[in-house]
Amino acid sequence: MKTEPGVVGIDDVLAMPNQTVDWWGVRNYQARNFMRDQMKVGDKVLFYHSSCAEPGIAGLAEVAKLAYPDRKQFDPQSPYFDPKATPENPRWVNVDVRVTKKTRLIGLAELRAHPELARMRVLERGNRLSITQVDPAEWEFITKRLLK
DNA sequence: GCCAACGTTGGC
DNA sequence: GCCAACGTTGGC
Repeated sequence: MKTEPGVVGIDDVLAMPNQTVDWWGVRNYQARNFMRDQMKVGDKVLFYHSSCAEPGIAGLAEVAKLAYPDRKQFDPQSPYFDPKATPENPRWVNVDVRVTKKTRLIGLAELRAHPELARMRVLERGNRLSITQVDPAEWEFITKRLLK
């Protein structure tokens, strides 16, 4: 799951109660659907920093709460406000994410250097999806090989 | 339903 | 700031 560290980075989440953040601000239907339809409490998450000096994996996390309406869609002051969304008929949802471990920064160049990770959606050319699936084998490689 | 125009993402 | 890639919008 991508986040901009200038907005909400891993250190910010670690400072939050229970090291948990609501993943507000997703405004892409495919990414929303991942949260709404597929993500379950306990699912493992790679916490990824994007749009910053050092893009890459910054930590490990897990889903802490099933998808529910994104609070920002109802806030007229927010850039994420959606005038077509109502509490009765919300358009955007998010899960809660709990950071379980801050890791060393595994940068993009390092991720791309491993053939085992070549098929990761997040590394594909032109990928803009902020939430993408990770294969169990990719998770194992990253957590057992790169982080040892 | 098509598709051109436009907007956004995100690495560099 | 550039720009490739691709999602969204809206006229028809």
